[in-house]
Amino acid sequence: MDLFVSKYINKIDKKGRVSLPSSFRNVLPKANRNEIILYKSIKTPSIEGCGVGRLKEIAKRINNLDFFSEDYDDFSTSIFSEIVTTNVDREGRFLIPEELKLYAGIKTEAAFFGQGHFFQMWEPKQGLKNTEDSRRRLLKEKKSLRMMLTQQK
Amino acid sequence: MDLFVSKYINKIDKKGRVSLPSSFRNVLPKANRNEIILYKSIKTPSIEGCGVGRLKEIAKRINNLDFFSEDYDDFSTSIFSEIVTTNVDREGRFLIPEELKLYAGIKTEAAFFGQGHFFQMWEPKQGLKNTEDSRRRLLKEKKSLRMMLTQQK
DNA sequence: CATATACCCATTGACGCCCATATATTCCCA
DNA sequence: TGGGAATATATGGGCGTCAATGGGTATATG
Repeated sequence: MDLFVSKYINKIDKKGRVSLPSSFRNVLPKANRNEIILYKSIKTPSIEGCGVGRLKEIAKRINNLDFFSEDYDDFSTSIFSEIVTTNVDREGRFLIPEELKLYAGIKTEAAFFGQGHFFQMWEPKQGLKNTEDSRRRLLKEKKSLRMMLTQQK
Repeated sequence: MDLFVSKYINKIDKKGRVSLPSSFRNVLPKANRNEIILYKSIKTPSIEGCGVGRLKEIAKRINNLDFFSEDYDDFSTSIFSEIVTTNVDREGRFLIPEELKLYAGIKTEAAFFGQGHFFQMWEPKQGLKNTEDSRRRLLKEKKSLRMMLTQQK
């Protein structure tokens, strides 16, 4: 499986370390399995993460913008300067930068939510509530959810 | 990771030295890891920097502008004639030329902002404000920033 | 000779590596 | 198929190394 799926709640130890769920580690390319990138989610008070390969994709896209436009600077600044890279140690743990922890309200535990090609980290209570809210919103539009799930390609 | 990412705020000591963030040093080619180039940003009161290899890329970008346009001359002059090369010492520190420091209003601290293939140095307060402004402009077009981050290849 | 700059050494705190353990999971065999 | 061994995962903690910073001194360069 090369997708981030399922959810996990892991503890943050005294040193600030937290285990990246084992199944998430296996999604990272074997070459860069000890490095992940993190950034603030745009829409929610959560942290998003993924492997470095994805960052290179993003870099390529930004590089294709007009170098002298304002958009270029805005994207470049908002993305590259807000992204942090973090090393995963031999036991599969990493440090969450203080600023990101504050942004997500994470203190002693972090909830990991698989999102396919990336994952999110939430303060557990807020994260679970967000899941419920998401589901509730989807069910209100049952028809479109049905289509989404049953449609053949 | 071969991109300049994340942001750091480092001190400038009595001798005018400042540490190039360790992760930035690692982006420089091993061959010329002790040399960087700096120039005034065209659009903002900041200093831009990168490894020497990047110069060719900049030249290409400028070359793609209409040769007879006023922009061509302006960019060409503003960038090439203003470029300075600086040596990084064994501890990873370098001197910011006085003229560039003045241009960016940098005094006792410098904020480093990763921009992918290059980086920017700002007076910390101004730099952080710039980041906020950038992000605010982009959030007005939430869709485009989201696409940039989540789109699959 | 005077000023600027590079090299060397030192200090501090943060982080990565190593070792250890408890629990959970898988695997294997009788 | 049940039980136990082997393995993996999440977690805890000691300690060495490295990054950021400070300062002395040699050296270059005009």
